[in-house]
Amino acid sequence: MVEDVLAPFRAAGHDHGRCVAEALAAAEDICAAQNVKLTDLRRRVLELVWDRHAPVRAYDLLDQLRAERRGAAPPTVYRALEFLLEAGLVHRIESLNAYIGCGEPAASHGGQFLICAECGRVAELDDDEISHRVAERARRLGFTVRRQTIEIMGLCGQCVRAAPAAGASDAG
Amino acid sequence: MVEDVLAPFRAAGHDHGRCVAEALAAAEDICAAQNVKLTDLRRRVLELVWDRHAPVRAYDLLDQLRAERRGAAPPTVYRALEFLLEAGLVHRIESLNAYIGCGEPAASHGGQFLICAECGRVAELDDDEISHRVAERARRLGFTVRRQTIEIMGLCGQCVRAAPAAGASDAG
DNA sequence: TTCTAAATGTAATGATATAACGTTGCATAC
DNA sequence: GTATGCAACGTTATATCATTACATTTAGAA
Repeated sequence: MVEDVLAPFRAAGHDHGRCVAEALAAAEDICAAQNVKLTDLRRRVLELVWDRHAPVRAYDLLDQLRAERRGAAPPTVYRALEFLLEAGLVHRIESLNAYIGCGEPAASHGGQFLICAECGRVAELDDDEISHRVAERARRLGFTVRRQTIEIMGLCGQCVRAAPAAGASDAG
Repeated sequence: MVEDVLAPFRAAGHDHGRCVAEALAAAEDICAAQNVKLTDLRRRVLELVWDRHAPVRAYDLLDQLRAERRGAAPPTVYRALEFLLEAGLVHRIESLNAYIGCGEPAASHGGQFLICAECGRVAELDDDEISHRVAERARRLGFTVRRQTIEIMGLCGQCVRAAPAAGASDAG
């Protein structure tokens, strides 16, 4: 059975406006619960991050902000991103120097990401078995885990089928 | 029983000169086997990477190269690093924008890294159970894995003991 | 020797991120 | 209401990381 975590890889067909609206509404709740302020600027940056539904670079956000507010500069966007990261509302994809909305902002953090090298879309997993296995392995070595960065680069199902020779070795 | 993968976290006590020499000798063999050229420059960059036995930044390498050859510039070091990455002799630590010598250059690639936030040292795991679990999870979602980036930030045993309140919540 | 391709030199620039300090605006005490 | 303090944001500059583009050198084959 296909799991709903595939949703990011079906992004083309979904009701994206609603998906963004839901993310923003959830963000309001989470910030209220954490007693931190989701200002207009921060909300707008979060919205821009979700608009793409794919990893977005800080300077892309900056270009969009500049079009709508005078004086937007790198700190404008980096400060907003820092806040959103702290609040667990976005993730940073280290291997892309890019940012993406968190699909499970209420849940456990430091998720795992499947990144399609072809279409650029990302699926966020939250596989406890993987994180527990990593944590257990670390613990046995006396290592205290603070943050797990797990980023898997490859091809999503759609892109594999579109270009079967490029990266897959299996029949189908 | 403590496993030898802890070696990186015991770096202060080991025979580092020998460890570097072994890494260089292994690199010679691997390049010969792959029929690629480990030039003086590439060998020297690999040696500089190993000298620190911790993640090293490209511009640190560049500073060291500039001290010993005229005309060293960013492409000098990035080209050497690209070659070494291709040959599987170094890894890039995405979350640090830094590079580290590969502890298992002959073996399977895309290892997992435990990075101590305090002392900066890194242990390279090659836990097949983790990578297989990740691969299996991806496969079930129709995703074809090309490269796994798994970087765990935290505190090594030594640093936890040195500063018990800073990051650990357990008694001891 | 001549040719070729790979490796390296060289200058410039692009891309990502932070430092440092000033200004604004809001909440609270008085 | 107005002083105070602090968080958010504005603004300028700069640090850090990486690539493009083209010239020159070098190693090895023809």
